[in-house]
Amino acid sequence: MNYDEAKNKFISTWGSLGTLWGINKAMAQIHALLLISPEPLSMEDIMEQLQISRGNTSMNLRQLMDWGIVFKENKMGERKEYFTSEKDVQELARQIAKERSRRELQPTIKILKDVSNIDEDGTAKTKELIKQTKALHEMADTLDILMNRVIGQDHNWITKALVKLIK
Amino acid sequence: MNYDEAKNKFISTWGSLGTLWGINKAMAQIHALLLISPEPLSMEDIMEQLQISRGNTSMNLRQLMDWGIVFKENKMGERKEYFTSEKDVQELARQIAKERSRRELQPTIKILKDVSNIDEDGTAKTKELIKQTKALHEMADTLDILMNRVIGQDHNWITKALVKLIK
DNA sequence: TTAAACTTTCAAAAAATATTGAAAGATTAA
DNA sequence: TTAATCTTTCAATATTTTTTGAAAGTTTAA
Repeated sequence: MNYDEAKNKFISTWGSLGTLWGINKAMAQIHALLLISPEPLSMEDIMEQLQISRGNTSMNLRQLMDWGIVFKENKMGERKEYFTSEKDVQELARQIAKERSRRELQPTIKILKDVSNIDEDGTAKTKELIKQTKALHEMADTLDILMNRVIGQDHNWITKALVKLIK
Repeated sequence: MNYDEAKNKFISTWGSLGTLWGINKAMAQIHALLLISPEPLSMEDIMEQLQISRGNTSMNLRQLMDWGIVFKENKMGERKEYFTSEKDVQELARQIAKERSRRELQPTIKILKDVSNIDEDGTAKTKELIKQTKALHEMADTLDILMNRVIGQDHNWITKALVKLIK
């Protein structure tokens, strides 16, 4: 496998993985491209390399910046904007975990809490609803605490977490 | 909030969450319905409660069974098939983690390994590609080991894992 | 000012994904 | 065997999501 093949394979794999994380293909591919690019890229560069439109590029770059994993960079004497990705993969993972907790986990926990707090009326169906949503609530809560602890850890958290769990 | 409101809220929340996990809305809703139903449900029951077609119900039930989180059940003297969900939420989480590792994580790890093994040719772009895909490979590998350890643990793994990490 | 260089917005079009429903396929009972 | 009951399949349709591209917006230089 040569450089171009490897690059394309990586970008397209990352692109299809994205879909499974609630991130669309173009967004994930832009991210992949920036991640392996030694230099910041301009919008034109990205459009050309991925063969996508200006509008698409603009919107997805914005989203990546909202996620906190892509940054604008200005080159001296140039009007054009350049973009880079967070290059430290552990920092990347932490940022993603943080955003997912905020966007998905926490809202879900709130709803589970509300639903599990309805009045017990003695029927089997109500009992079951309360029981199951309580169990889910408890698990989601634990997971969120766990994720946030992990986010607060230092740089090599993932290896450290692994060591702890194996012991 | 009364029973019906709570039930609908839970089913629709679970349904939209599903999308973010690579599971479609109908599939996630069927699962939610079965999870809070004290009795096994027939295909007719599910179609009626969720207002979806027979074909849709049939296909999504099959997928849920492929994921190992919904089971067929036969009532004595009845021809019709009934369905139940895995009711233990921790077992549910373990099953989902196991399947996601198998379907997504492991194939990705393989590709990252291939891509990071291309020949070093001294250029900056090749260096960066190798460096970043190696880092991702290492992280994905650690995560997979971590997930599989967790899967192998007993019933109350999540709380235990949390305790370990907090210490 | 104005013009040039660049970015964002958003309605329309395209592409991808999910859903339907009727026909074909199974399974069981008689 | 046939008929009844139930499930699966899949081409057609509907819905949702993504992408485009041109117009509007912004910023800077002169």
